[in-house]
Amino acid sequence: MQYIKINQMIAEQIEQGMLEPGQKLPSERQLAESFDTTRVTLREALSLLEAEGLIFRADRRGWFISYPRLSFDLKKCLDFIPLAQQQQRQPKVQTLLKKTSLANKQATQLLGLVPFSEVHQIDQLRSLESRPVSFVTYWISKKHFKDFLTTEEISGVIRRCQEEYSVAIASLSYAVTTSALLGDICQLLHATPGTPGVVITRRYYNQQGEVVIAEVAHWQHNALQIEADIEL
Amino acid sequence: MQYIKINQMIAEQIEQGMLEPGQKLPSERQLAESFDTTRVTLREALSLLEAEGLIFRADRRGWFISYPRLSFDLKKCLDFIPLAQQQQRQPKVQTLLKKTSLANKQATQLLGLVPFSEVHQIDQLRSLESRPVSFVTYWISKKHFKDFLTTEEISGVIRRCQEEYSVAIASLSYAVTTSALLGDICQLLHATPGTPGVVITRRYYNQQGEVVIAEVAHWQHNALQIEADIEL
DNA sequence: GAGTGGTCTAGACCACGGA
DNA sequence: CCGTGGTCTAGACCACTCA
Repeated sequence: MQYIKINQMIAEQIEQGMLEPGQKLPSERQLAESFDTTRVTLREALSLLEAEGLIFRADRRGWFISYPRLSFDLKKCLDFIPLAQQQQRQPKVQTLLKKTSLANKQATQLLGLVPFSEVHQIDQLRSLESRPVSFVTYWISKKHFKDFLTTEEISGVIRRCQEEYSVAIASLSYAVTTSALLGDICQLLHATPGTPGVVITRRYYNQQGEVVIAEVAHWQHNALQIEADIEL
Repeated sequence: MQYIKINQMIAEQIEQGMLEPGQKLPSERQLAESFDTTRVTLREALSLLEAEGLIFRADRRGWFISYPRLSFDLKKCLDFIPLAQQQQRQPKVQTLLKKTSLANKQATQLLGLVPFSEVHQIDQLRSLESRPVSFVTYWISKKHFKDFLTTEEISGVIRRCQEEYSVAIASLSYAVTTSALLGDICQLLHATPGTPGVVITRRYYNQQGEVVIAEVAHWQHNALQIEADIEL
């Protein structure tokens, strides 16, 4: 169980604050030599640290000390930027796609649409301290939000929906599940295929109980912590 | 990217229902030969399937096709057994420890106790279809629940707290985070060190706003899906 | 262009599970 | 007791990052 020992030795160093968040670890070959083992075994120790959330990996760039997790409160209906700023983080959002088209199967199902409805789709990549942490797709009902894509949503998709269209969000429903990051999303997040991920699906209801927006977000698992206060 | 191809080939078989949940995969050596590769590469493909949640591993027993995820509703305050039964699952709960003692640091913090308070502690292992999926520790305020440990809690810890002591739970607060399964918990869950896990911390408040019970549950990540409906 | 991480090979030994 | 999964070794090649 050499890799567990190595894991613990590195973990101690991190927990005692010997290493700064965002700092790069030495190269795998160097570490392997330090611990007198092979790269394969060393990488096992690193994968363990990654699963624990203590370090993260940027594809082909190396291993880095993790930042604190972003606290994600299910009861607050905030866009990414204000959410992160409240926690003294440095967020960045990059819009990768904006289009209006016939709803695909997933959008139809999430929004509860009749066949051949049109929807707006917005894809965004979100970063914290320059690390891409989450990829999100919004599906926005065209019926409730006409001409949505003609403006830039500097202030956040959800805020715009509520302010410009005065659609009040009355309730939310969530599905949270774990996954592996793969394919395109994985690449955008600078992750290696198979990196642990968390998928948060969120539906926004208006006061008539219709789903007006749906959102599917893929997160690097160690970038967030979910919280909720529930009144019974 | 051989391991991704192998991953996809096996994933297809599973998704098309060629393989039953709970069924054991052939041995690693056999699979490696089938796909004309080495065990190391094959295991990478299997780890990917595990991260996706399609298969799980029972330590030293082999790899198995996953069961559906248990749906865990944050708004419902159910014990494990009724929760699982509602979803036509076969739950089992095994109590591993019951004791009353001075609260340790974690318990003191979770319950918001004054120093040197006494608490009841109950550790349980929960299984679905004979697979251990979750390990939970309850911290129960002795102030609110005297002599709690003298009876067996066949009907579930939370139910007993509410029924026998007529303490109404007014609200809950959750913290959900990802982790790696390690050490004792890992062993109890028949998992391999580093298997992805989910940690759900839940605090139960009475109508005076005091925390009366706290619970920390470690789950096999692919055994559950979290859901919540939130009114704003 | 040097060095890195991602991927892969072809073995090996051991402790454990299950028959 | 056999076969299995868990762990480890000592290499290799390639594509990519970064200086």
